[in-house]
Amino acid sequence: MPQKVTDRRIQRTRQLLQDSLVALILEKGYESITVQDIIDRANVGRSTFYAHFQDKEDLFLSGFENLQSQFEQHLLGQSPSEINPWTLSLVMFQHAQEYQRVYKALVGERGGHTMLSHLQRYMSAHIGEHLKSHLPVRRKEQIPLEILTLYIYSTLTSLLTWWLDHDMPYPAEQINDMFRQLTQPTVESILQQA
Amino acid sequence: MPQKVTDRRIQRTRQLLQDSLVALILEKGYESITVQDIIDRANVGRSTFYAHFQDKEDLFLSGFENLQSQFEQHLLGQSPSEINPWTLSLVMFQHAQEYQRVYKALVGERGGHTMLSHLQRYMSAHIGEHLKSHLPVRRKEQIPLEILTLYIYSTLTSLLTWWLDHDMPYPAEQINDMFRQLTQPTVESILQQA
Amino acid sequence: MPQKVTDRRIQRTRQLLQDSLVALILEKGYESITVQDIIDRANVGRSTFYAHFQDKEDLFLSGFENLQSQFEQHLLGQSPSEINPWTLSLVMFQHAQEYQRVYKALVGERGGHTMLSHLQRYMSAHIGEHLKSHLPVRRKEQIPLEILTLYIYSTLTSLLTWWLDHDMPYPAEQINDMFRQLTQPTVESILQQA
Amino acid sequence: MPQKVTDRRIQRTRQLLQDSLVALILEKGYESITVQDIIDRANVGRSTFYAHFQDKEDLFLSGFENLQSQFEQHLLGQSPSEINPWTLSLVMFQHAQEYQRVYKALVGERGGHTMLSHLQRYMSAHIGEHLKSHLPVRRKEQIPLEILTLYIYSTLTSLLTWWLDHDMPYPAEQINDMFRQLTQPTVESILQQA
DNA sequence: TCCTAAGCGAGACGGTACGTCTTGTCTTCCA
DNA sequence: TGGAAGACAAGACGTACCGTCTCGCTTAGGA
Repeated sequence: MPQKVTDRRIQRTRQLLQDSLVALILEKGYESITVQDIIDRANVGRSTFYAHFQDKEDLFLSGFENLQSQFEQHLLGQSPSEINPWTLSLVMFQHAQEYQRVYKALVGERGGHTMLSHLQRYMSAHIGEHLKSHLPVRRKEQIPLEILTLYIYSTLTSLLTWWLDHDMPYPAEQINDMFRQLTQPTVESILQQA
Repeated sequence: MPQKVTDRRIQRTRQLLQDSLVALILEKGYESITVQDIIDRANVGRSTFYAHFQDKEDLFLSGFENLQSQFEQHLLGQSPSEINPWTLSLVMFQHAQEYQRVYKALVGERGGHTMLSHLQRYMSAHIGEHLKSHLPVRRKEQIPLEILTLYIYSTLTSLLTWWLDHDMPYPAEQINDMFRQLTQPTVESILQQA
Repeated sequence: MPQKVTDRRIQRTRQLLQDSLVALILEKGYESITVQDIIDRANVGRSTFYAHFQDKEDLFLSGFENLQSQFEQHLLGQSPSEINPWTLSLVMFQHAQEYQRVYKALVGERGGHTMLSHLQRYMSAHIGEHLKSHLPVRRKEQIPLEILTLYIYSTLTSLLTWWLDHDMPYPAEQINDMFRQLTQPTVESILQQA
Repeated sequence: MPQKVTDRRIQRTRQLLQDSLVALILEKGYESITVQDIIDRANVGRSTFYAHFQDKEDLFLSGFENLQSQFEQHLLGQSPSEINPWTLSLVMFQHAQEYQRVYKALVGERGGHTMLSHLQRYMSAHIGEHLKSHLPVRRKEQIPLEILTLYIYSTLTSLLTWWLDHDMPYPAEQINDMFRQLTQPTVESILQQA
C-alpha cells in the first residue's frame, strides 16, 4: 500500500533532523548542541522542528527508538537457538558494528547519558526474563534477581560504550566473548547456589 | 596557625552554597537547578557565587572532591590489612552509609551523571593498580587490563547507585558482600589464566 | 451575459472571506485577527485565501472598496440637486444607517485605522472640488484650501466613527444636521473672506 | 536629593530605548519596527528591554507620557490669563515646535495611531471642562457637549498631525490662528444658542 | 459520457518575531 | 575590603503567524 505523499514528506523531514542530530553529536557532543544548530544543518524551519519533536531530547529518543526497532528486527532475523544474555549481547554488538556511526552518536559518550535509562528498561526486561527461567526453585537468595540483572546490564553497557568510544578495536564476536568471560562464571555460580 | 577571619567567612559561604546544592538536588534533581535557585536558598549574592565557583558544575565537583578527601581519610584510618577492590569497596559502602544524605545527592541518580567520569578516574587508578600487581607474568591476554578494570568499576558504581537510590535496604557489609560475590569469581578466573 | 459558473464559485469564496472578516472584526477587533481565524470561519483553505488576497489588509480593503462602489451607486441614485459637502455627508450617513453592520466593522473603531487614509483620499477629492468651485477669485489666503478640506474631512469622519461606535443614537438626518451646524458657519465665513 | 546610581543606570537604559524608538519611527515607521531593531540600536540586551517595558507599545506610551508631563510643565509655566481651547492649542503647537523630532515620531503619521486614543482622553478633559463652564444654562441641546468636544479635539489633532507631517510650514502662532479661525465661529455660534 | 482544467481543502514547510529564561559579567553600595 | 544586590548583554528556548508550496479531491463545461 503506497503511502500518501504527505507522509513521505513528513518522514523526509524527520529523517533530515535525525541525521543532523547524529552528525552534530559526533562533532561537538550532545550537550552543546542547540536547536538552531540542528535546524540550520537540516535546512528546516524552527517551527517545523517543533511540529515534529517536543525538544532536542525528544528528537534524540526518536532516533534511539528507531535503533531499538531495527535491533528487534535483527534479533528476530537471527532467531538464535536460545535467547540468553550472551546471544542477545552478540546480536547487539553485531548490530552496533553494522551501524557504527549512529551507535557512536546515540550510545557513545558524546551522546550524553539520556539513553542510559531507556536502554536499561529495555535490556533489563530481556535479561531478567532469562534469569528467572533459570533460577533454581529454592536458592539461598543472597543476591536478589534485580541486582543480578543490574550487574549483567551494567557490564554490557559499559563494554558497549567503551568499545564504541575506542573505535571498536575488536570485532563484535571478540568483544562479546569478553563479555561472556566476564559474566558467565559469576552468573553460573550464583544460579547454581542450591 | 590560626586562620584569618576572612578565610572563615569564605569557608562559610562556600559551605552555604554546597549545602544549598545538596538540598536542591535531593528536591528536584541536578539538571533542573538554576544558579538563581542556589543563591536564593543560600542567601548569597549572584556575584558572590561566581566569586567562588565557575559555574554550577564547579560547585558540584567541589562538593564531590570534599567527599573524596574525606573518603581518603577513612581509607587511611581503616588501614585494612590489604587494599584490594573488595576492601576498598567496603570502606566506600560504609562511608556512604555514614554520609547518606550527601552521597544520595552527589552519587545517586538525582545527582546527574556528572560524577561518573570523575569517580571513574579515581576508582580506576586504585583498581588497576591492584590488578596489575596480581597479574601473572604471561597470560593469554584475552581480556585487557583496561577492560577488567572497567568491569569492576562499573559493577561497583552500579551497585552503589542502586543501593543509594533504593534507600540502602542492606547494611554496607551485606551489599559489599554481594559485590564480592559478583566480581571475585570472574576476577580470579581471569587472573589465573596462565 | 451570464457569468461562468467558475466565476460564481470565485465570487462565493471571496464573499465568504469578506463576511468572515466583518464578523471577526465585530467580535474581537481588526488587529487581533489572524489569517487562520478568517479561513477557519470561512471553511476555506489557507492557499485559497492567498489565491484571492495578498494578506489580511488586502481583504479588508476589498470590502472597503465594495462599500465605496455601493456608496457611489447611492450617490448617483439620489442625484441631489447640488453636490456639496453636506449633501454628500447626508448620503453617507444614510448609507451607513442602511448597512450598519458592515460600516461598524470597516469604519468603526474595531476596524482599526487602515481605512482612514483610503477614506481620506476619496473624500478629500469630493470636498476639495466643491470648495474650489466656490472660492472667491482672490482671497486673503489665510487658510489654504488643503487645510480647509482636511478640516471638513476630519470632522465628518470623527462624527461618523463616533456615531457608529455609539450605535447610532440619532437618525442619519439629525447627525448630518449636526455636521452641518459644526462646519457650515466656518466654511461660509472663510469662503466669504474677500 | 541625589538619586542612587542604580537609578541613574536604569534611567539611562530607558532613555536609550526611547531614543532608539524615536529614531526608528522616523526612519521606517512604527509598525515595521521590531523589538530586535530597537535593542540593536540601543545596544541593550533583549531581556533588559523586557525588564523595562512590556512590549513595543509600552515603550511608545512611556515616551508619550513623558511628552505629556513635559507639556503640563509648559502649560503651568505659561499660566495663560485664561485657559480655553485656543490658548491650550497654542501652547501645544509651541511645544511641538520646540520638540519637533519627538513630536514627529510620536504624534506624526509614522508613529501609528496608538497615540490617538491616549491623546483624546487627555485633550477631551481639558476641552470639555472649558465648554461646560461656558454653556448657557438652558440651550436647545441640538448638539450634545460630547460631540462639540469631539469636534474641537479632532480638528486640533488633524491640524497638528498635518502640520508635523508637512514639516511645520507655518510658525506655531500661525497654525494656531488657523485652528482658531476654523473652530471659534462654530463654537461661539453654538454656545450662544439661547 | 467522459475528460480536462480550474477551484479548492488540507496542511507541511521555511522564516521571522515574539516574550521568557538562564547564564556569567559588571558596577555600586554597605557593613 | 569582601559580599549583597541587582542591572545588564548575550543568546537559546518554545510559541505564534505569515506567506509559499505541494498534493489530491471535486466539479463544471467542452469533446
